[in-house]
Amino acid sequence: MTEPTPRLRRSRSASPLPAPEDVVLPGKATINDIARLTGVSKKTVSRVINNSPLVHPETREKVLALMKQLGYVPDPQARGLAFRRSFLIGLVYDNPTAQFIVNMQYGALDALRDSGYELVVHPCDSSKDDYIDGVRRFAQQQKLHGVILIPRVSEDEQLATALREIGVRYVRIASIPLDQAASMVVTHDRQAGTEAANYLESLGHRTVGLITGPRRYRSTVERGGGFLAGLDARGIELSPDYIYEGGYTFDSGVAGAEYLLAKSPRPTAIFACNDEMAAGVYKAAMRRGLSIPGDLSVVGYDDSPLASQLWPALTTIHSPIRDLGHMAAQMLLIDEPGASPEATGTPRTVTPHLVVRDSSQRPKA
Amino acid sequence: MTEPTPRLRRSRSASPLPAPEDVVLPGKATINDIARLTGVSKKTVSRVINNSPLVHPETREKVLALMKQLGYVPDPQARGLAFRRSFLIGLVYDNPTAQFIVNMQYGALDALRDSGYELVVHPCDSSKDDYIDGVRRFAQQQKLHGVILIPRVSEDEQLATALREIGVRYVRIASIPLDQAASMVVTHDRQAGTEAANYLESLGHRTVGLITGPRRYRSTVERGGGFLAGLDARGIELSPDYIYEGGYTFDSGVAGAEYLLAKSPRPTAIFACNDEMAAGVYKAAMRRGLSIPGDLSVVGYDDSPLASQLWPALTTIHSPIRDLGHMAAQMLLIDEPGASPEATGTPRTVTPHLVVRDSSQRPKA
DNA sequence: CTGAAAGCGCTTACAG
DNA sequence: CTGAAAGCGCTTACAG
Repeated sequence: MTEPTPRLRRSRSASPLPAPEDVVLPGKATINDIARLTGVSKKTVSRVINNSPLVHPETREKVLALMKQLGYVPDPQARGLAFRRSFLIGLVYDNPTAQFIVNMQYGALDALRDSGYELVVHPCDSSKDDYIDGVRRFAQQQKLHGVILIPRVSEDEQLATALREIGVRYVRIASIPLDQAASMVVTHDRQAGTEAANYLESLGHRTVGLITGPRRYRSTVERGGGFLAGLDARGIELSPDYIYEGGYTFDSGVAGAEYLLAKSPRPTAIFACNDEMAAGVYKAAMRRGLSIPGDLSVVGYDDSPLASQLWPALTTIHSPIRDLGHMAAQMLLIDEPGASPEATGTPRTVTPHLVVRDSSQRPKA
Repeated sequence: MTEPTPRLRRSRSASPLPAPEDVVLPGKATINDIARLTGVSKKTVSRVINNSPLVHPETREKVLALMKQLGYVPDPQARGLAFRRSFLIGLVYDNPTAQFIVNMQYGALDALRDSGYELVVHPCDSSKDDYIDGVRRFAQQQKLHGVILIPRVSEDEQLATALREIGVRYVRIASIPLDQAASMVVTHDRQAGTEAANYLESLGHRTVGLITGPRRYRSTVERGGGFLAGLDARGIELSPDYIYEGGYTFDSGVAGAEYLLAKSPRPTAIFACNDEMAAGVYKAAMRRGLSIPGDLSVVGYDDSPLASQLWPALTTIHSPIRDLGHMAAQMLLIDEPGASPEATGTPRTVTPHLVVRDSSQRPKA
């Protein structure tokens, strides 16, 4: 037995309790330190950690006070091992634009801040047929607490099924409800598409072109479909050859515009289903010597930074991507002790809206 | 004692060994299953997992075979708890462009693929003075295996010191060597800046403007400094009022170009220290009715997607960001048993290079 | 409302 | 080259 050191360090005797300001622990404190120094069992400390109601208020206070004083934070690995799941949220996506990914990450992190959860990113290639295996292994090995699925992987029913089978929670972000409400964040792309149509019609455009995303994307159906429905409702019929199926890429926007601008009569306005393709429309128009918005109005979709960096600044649909990420992550934390009360009541729906800038005006007479 | 079930499931008897194809384990196999079914101790299995040389080749083979057959993967949480560190790599950054972040993530993930490590993202606000605390808590609580630091947080000596103090490994990506070689990935921005200068001079430009990033960024000093040095070496002296300190943002590019284009004589070329600012130059030039490259040559830096989406396509410096991320993550894994042999020999240096597109030409006579 | 025992799936000494 | 014991920091039954 050595003499007690002047400052108490993990002393073996449980009593008497040291004056709090005398406590110095080497390295990080553990649940054992809290239990010992506070005179309760580690199970009780555990109850406090996990917000169990079965703790006497005074006990709770005492424990919380010491945890705060020592800067104690439970070890997520140890908790994870015992819980048989981790405190990690996975973000799974295929290949959206950089801005989309980053905003989604920021949104998710907004919700995760100070929650004890961290965000693990997992891009994948959904064109490979073993990509589901990859996601499954990722989720299973890391024992993820939950997964956020972004279009287009969010639209893959097989992925959702695989995740359900291994018991991993997920939230899917998509433009229509594909799953039970508790696992969906829905963005009303259709409505936004219609808003674009209404806007162009109200300006007086009668001959318009549409550049969509790939047919297999749900967002294509919604954005494009909403746009067509909007025109239709206002008595404008858009002939199929004024529709071009793009790939959500800049180059496909150029190609689409080149196709549409060669038509006769030439459209006075083009709605591109994302901003990158709209930028492509700019290029094609400029090459042809057409001025925007003088000769051609252009409306995009996303409101990425690109939209305000083009010249003229792009009229576009603002999609609150960061909010989507926030909501999705929040839903994954709902059953947590510390979950914000609003979380449950938060609407799982988001409606993008039109932002008018300088790329659109009335058509020339 | 119950009768042995037809299919062996965690049987209590260690012998005789079951025919491998008869083994069915509920849920995930553990080190105990491997040990029992293979007839060795779990310590030996552990040695195999950790690539210890102290295992008889035959034993190793036998163990590896069973692990493969059962699809056994050691639980990172349990390993982490015992190792006192996790298998997570943190990516810490302040606020670079979306494209930069995403490329960096892809690069890091390229190196982490199938390594058992995962990437946890941690954006932060380095303008707040408690941001270092945040990073420290993040690294400490998650017991990160290592951290990748991106400009501009990579340039913060206090952050590096804090990390060193708590014993967390890091790799800093920066434009000059700020630390010991093992924790640095250096991108030769200075050289690239000089290349831009040489190029413009060789085209015949004599009156040029420079839009830099914020003075406090190391990259500003390097890119801008290299550019000035390059001009100087070719006998062109750039007066200080042809230098504008921007903020790496689109708007500051607009402002910088407006400032420079109002000067007399008007510069025939502008070098902007990133693509976003170069896009701003486009806007300002177009507003003034100046054509690019007819009236003004523009050179950017980064080679982001934006560069090829502008019209005309932007001449710029290509920065291999994804490679930087790859190298940084690789360095963090170097001491791993499974680390690729090249890892150690990989050069920690990267040199960006000029990509000539359509925004630059000889000045008008 | 509280606690003692056993366990999550691994690894570190230590011993041979 | 191999293994039995103890432990990493928590939680789940179970008991009171």
